[in-house]
Amino acid sequence: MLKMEVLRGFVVVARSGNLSDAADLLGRTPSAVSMMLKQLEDHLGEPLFETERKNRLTTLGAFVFEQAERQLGQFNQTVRAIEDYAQARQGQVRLAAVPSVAGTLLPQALARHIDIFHDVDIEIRDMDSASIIHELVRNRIDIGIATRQEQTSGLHSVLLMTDAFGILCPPDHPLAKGSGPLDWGALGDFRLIANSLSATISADASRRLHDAALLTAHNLISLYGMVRAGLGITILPEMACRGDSAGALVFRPLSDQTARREIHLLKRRDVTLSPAAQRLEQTLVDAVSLFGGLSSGSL
Amino acid sequence: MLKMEVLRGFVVVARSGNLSDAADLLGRTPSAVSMMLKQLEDHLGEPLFETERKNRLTTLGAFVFEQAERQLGQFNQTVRAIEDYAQARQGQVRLAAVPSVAGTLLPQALARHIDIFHDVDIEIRDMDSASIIHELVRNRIDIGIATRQEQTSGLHSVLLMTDAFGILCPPDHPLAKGSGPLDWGALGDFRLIANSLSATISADASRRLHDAALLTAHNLISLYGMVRAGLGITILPEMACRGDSAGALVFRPLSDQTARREIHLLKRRDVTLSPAAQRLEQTLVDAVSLFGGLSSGSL
DNA sequence: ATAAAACTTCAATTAATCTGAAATTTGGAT
DNA sequence: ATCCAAATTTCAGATTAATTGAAGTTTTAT
Repeated sequence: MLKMEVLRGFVVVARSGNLSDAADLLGRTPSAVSMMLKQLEDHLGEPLFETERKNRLTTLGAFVFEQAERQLGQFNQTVRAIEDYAQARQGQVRLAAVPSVAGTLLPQALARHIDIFHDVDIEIRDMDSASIIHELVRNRIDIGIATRQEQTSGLHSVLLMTDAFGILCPPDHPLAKGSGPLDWGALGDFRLIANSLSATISADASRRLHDAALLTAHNLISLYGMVRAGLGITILPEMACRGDSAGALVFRPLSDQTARREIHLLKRRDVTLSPAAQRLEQTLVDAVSLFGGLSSGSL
Repeated sequence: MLKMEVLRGFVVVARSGNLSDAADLLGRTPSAVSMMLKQLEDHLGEPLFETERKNRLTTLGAFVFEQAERQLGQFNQTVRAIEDYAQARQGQVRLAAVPSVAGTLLPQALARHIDIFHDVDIEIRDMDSASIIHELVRNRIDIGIATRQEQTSGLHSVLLMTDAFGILCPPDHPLAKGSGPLDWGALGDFRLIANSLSATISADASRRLHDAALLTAHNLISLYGMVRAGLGITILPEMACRGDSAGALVFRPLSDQTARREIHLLKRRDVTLSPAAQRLEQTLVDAVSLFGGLSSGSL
């Protein structure tokens, strides 16, 4: 059986033109290299060099050299690809996050990450939690950052952070005047614009407010617009309020600390992530502790 | 250092989905394969399989499998190419012969050869001896079949056959009437059309005839035409007369057996031919003994 | 012709790989 | 949940392959 190592030895000898230099390059004694060459010539049944001094190839030698050199290059390339992939220096990671995280934690976390792993392709999508879980289950993404839903079997989840709900209102709104946390009771008289995040709050007071709501927005941009236009106030996790780039709206936290959105890092339980994805996962978990102190409560 | 054998082992295990079957395929015990796999996983620092049972790959495993499988295919291809070349089952041979041989011995010799070595490309050219030597020296051809010239240093030559000169005349010519060998004296009165082959005859009688010749043809086709048109007779080796496809001309041998053209097989002295060329060389040498009896004298 | 350099050969050593038995783990069946 | 059979791993010894260093041979250059 023709072995790669033998071809490598032959190529080095053919390149250096003599045995002893080649032996140095290979880290072997000339006698070892000589025997390895003999083994190859015996296998092929013909000499590879014209003379005993290894400086001129036969026609067969030239052919083998050409073939072996190309093969070696490809092999080295493959080995490098495998090792780079294993060391997370190369690869692809498909990541999906809910919009609020995609716009806040993610940019900060990735800023440091991409400097270190500049050859790793990271695909980022933002979508709602249900879609993220849907995509994860179908193995279309590697890592999801979302609120855990009911149907989370088969997924592994780690709580990244919790985010307190509060109300968002226009600056000229009565609630914008005061400061400090608000009770549910303080909201009773104002029109509420419901949204898919606020709809998940289980507190009775919230349920009643939602039943009375006349408008529901499923998209943050339109939600901001409606609040800004004075159509009503809305209830959102604090992080989701940062997306209001106009910055004109006022946020006031709710005193009910049970009203918190949990944000989890999700991945399939049965699939080991690629090394590159594992590193990114670690980066994300690490980023939470740096980010957590700012405005969202960590658990 | 990542070795080809290890990748091959991994690929077989990944394909068969369990260790023991893979071990059978590899002709090893399961324990040997297990250790080899462990070595690979240790080298990469990450597991390649999801479970201990080797039936599900990790993301890294899938990547390595893809890379290794492709690499293995290429390696096997390279090995086959090298071995085929060494066993003369593949390759190219560039062959040049003087026209008379190219049209007579060569077709017969190659008929048998190409059936055996059907994957070997053989390029055949016909040219005069001087050009053949010129091309050989420049390493543009591998094997030449030609008359040895003065400047033959650096070439290795083997006498293939000798070819007796004779005269070629039209059927209505006086010399066409008789039969049996002719003396130089019998040619004295007739017009001679000289040619590059006859010009090499060293006999004094021939020299005198050539000095008196009014026409010289350097190409067999035109030579035949001129003889056929009654412009004169010519002197040619017998084999060169077979090219007269019209068949109307008459050949009579010369009694001077020193007037023989020597046809050699020529190759560079300092270059070992490719295995495919070596086989063809042998075929040509062998073919001479079969061919020799017909009309040319063997030495 | 001679000496130095380069390569080969050979036997002993070293390293790598393999084996077979025993222990452990796994996945399924009860 | 517990057990069983099959699969895999581990370990120490055995086998095989590769390497070395010394001595011998060939080649090249002086």
